[in-house]
Amino acid sequence: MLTNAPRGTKDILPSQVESWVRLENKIRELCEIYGYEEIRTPTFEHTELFKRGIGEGTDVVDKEMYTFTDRGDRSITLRPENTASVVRAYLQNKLYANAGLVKLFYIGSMFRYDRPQAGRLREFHQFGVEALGEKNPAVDAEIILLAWEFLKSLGLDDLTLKINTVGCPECRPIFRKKLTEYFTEEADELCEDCRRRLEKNPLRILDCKIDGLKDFMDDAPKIETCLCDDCREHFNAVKKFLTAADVPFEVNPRLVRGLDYYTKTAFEIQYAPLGAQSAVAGGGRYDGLIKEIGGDDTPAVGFAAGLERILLALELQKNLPASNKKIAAFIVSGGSAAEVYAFKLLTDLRRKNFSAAMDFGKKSMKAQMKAAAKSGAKFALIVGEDEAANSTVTIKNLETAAQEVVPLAQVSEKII
RNA sequence: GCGGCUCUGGUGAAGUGGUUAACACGUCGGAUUGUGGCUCCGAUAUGCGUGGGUUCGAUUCCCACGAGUCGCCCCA
Repeated sequence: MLTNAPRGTKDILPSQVESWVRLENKIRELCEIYGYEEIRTPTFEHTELFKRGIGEGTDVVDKEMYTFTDRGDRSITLRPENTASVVRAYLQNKLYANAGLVKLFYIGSMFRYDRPQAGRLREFHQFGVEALGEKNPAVDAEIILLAWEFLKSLGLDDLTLKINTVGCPECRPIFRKKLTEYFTEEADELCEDCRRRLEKNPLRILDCKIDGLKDFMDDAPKIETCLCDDCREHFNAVKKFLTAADVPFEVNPRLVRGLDYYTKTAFEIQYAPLGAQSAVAGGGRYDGLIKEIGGDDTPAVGFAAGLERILLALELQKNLPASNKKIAAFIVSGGSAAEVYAFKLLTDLRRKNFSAAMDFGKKSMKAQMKAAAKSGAKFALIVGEDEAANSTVTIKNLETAAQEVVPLAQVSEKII
């Protein structure tokens, strides 16, 4: 179908662009306050970058990437997320030089071959933030805070912030092993998906909507009992900072992340009314990623937020501002003799920075007046053969219906 | 990738196995000579997601595909 955009993609129409721009402005404003600088990375990267970064075995890499071979026989992938690219750019451009902590943000489209649903598109837009080069838990808190304040400042209520720690390469394997052992014994009770997860990612079983309610879940191993001292202290510190900043959070020991690179802090902000796709922002610490991609061992934290979902949430909350675009003047011309005169007036006004419009359809004056009223213009500038002959303009105030004839030169003063 | 539901004009929608597919909004035009928002009048789908099939005949029945939507999965 030539007249259908590919599945899972959407046009952002003029009537919607205002909301997008407002979102983007808010992002830039907030990032400036928090000291994050914008970075723009390519829309596609070498496939290997995502395989390494996100991790083979994850759904994103295994079944959701738009991967193709280019004409030079390179395997290329449309970015399914932007953290790996940012890290790559950080290393390639040596952004770490002369800088302790590098704080970056991005806005852009990401691509995932998923089954489309409300709030889940194949091309979607994310705003994300990355702080590279610091292991202090205060940075985790700063990142979470930025995400939280961002959503709050848009006017979203009913947000819930869930945090957890997923450990580090030292302690996570211990936890993982305990989980595998525990759930292997309960394998008969597990749902189909979870039996699969048992091998692949036993942490996910904790998150299961079906098995999560079953009795044996209460006695499942808890991450707290496995954490190493470093991870425990780190998590406690994050909580302390969040409390100090008055951010209400909920510790959810079952919260896990789907990408391999996460360590220690993991968080998610949900807007429940969105239904199945309720996660509006998510992120955490990824201390292992930079080394994985070939840099020095460098700690980092970040998050990403889904812009379509945020817009959906704002819509549900009826928090999208009504458009109030108004033009200053609408020119109504009568008779072909006046058309050139009208066109010149239109041009003069625009050169003086007035937003002016006229109807080029050669309609009746009545129709043009209708169009003027509908345009929301405050003034209709009526120019017919009389006005053209005398170099005047009839100005009609469309709100009061008052009307006067003024010399052409005075028009711009009269319509301010 | 799996399962359910849906698909009629610009929009919201009603409707039927059989010559003109309601209604409303919108849009366009008109209600005498150069003037809007109210009112009134008129026009506006040869077409019912696409392609097949059943039938004398299908928008109405069946199948496939497509798109949307909800849930699962995944995630932002």
